[in-house]
Amino acid sequence: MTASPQVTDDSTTAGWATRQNLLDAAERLIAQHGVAGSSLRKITSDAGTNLAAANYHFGTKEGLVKAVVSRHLGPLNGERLRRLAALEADGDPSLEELVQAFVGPVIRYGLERQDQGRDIAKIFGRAMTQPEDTLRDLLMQEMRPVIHRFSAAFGQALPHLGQQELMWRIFFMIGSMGHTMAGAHMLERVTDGMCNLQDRDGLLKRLQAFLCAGLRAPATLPADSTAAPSSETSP
Amino acid sequence: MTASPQVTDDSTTAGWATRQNLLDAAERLIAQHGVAGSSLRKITSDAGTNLAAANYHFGTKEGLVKAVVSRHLGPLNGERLRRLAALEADGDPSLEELVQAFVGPVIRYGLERQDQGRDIAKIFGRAMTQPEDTLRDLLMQEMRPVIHRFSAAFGQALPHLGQQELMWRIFFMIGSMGHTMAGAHMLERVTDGMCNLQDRDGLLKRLQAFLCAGLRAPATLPADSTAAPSSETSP
DNA sequence: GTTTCATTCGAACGTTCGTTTGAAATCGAG
DNA sequence: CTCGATTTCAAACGAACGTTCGAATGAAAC
Repeated sequence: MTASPQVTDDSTTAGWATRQNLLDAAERLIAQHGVAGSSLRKITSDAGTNLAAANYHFGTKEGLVKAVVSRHLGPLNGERLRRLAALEADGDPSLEELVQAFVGPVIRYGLERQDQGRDIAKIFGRAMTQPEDTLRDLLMQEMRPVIHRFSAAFGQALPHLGQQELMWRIFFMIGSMGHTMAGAHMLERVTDGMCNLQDRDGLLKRLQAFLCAGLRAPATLPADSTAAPSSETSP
Repeated sequence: MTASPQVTDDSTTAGWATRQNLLDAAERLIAQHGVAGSSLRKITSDAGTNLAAANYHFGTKEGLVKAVVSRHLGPLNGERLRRLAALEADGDPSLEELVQAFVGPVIRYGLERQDQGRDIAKIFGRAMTQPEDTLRDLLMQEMRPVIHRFSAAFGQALPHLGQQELMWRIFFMIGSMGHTMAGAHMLERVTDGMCNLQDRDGLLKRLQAFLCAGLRAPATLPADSTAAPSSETSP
């Protein structure tokens, strides 16, 4: 094994053109064909380089895939937490504001960077339910503290829900969000273009309305707010 | 190419033990490791046979995968449509009844057949957003008429929504449902077992409450009920 | 007993995969 | 220019993949 950079850092020196090209090509191909369907040969070919460059910069394919996810997931979750902190600094946030702070960044992420954003959003949306451990574990690990912070805020905004019910609702919310990120292009096709994705503001408004109403729904089971984690209360 | 059965039929003669074993093993492995991560060697090994048997009974790997999905998707959608027809025979169905008719079968499918049902539900939940064409196209093709039928029913139960908004809401609903099927085991892990999946009735009730409230949310945009499919109204 | 057909089996095919190697190229510093 | 470290390249490695082939097996049909 020769000496190789293997750094997780980015945007330091300027001579890392191949590294960026590799990340961009990998991101585009993974979004389109998945991790297993994107061979290193196709990735490096699209990036205008060769196999050894991928090994030199990222060690293994798994390293490349992780780098693709990490370079976007960090800033994304950073913006989420920043928005949440700003809301809480101004008093108790409303449910609409919380949903916007959690869902908004990932939708808006696909607005600013045109295709690149849509690609990474698709990768994120799929990663949660993917069978491969690489993406899923990385996503879960980086999302865990964010979900934990937001869960507390959602709990305050939804005092009528017990802990279990709150967790389920957040899970459903993430499901709608992830499915929208991963497969919205399918809706465009199914509806013969009736639902267009370019209007991200409209998409966010629609998703927000759906999620807030769903989250606000009355509790289905009377009381599980004090339920211990281990107890299985079957009413 | 030798003569091979290649039939899509099932449960005809009794000597098809290997065929069933192959389907069962493939289903379990695909649910756990995905299509790309389940090699024919591992599948046939788990099924207690060899590679050639898979080719003999299903032609190719794609044929096997399609057979795994088809043998469950048909009955599942059949029950959905049967429930919907029964509801409409008794008058205008409520939103709760419609959601139950659409979501209930796939949840209940995992209740009756213990692990097998959970496996196929996981496959279905993932197939919608999967990058591989095989599963996605097959699912879309078989789901299209079902979604079309239910969309009309949902439209009658939600007269305050325009066509676009209705489609988006149904899309969000499918997202929550699919995410629940595909990744509910993750929620169990994230919440340290607080949310258990064995209580499928509770799960269905919670999901139903969330979805109905989300679907019933006020329309976000004033009027798009008469919007033509091609017009891109950007307000 | 012989024939016949469907099914199963071991073994091999060619391809593609991720990874590794060692040399050539590039470039800033002395 | 020279030197040494960094980066790129062509070529090959072994492993795993889906697929195919011809023989062996078994049970019914004649």
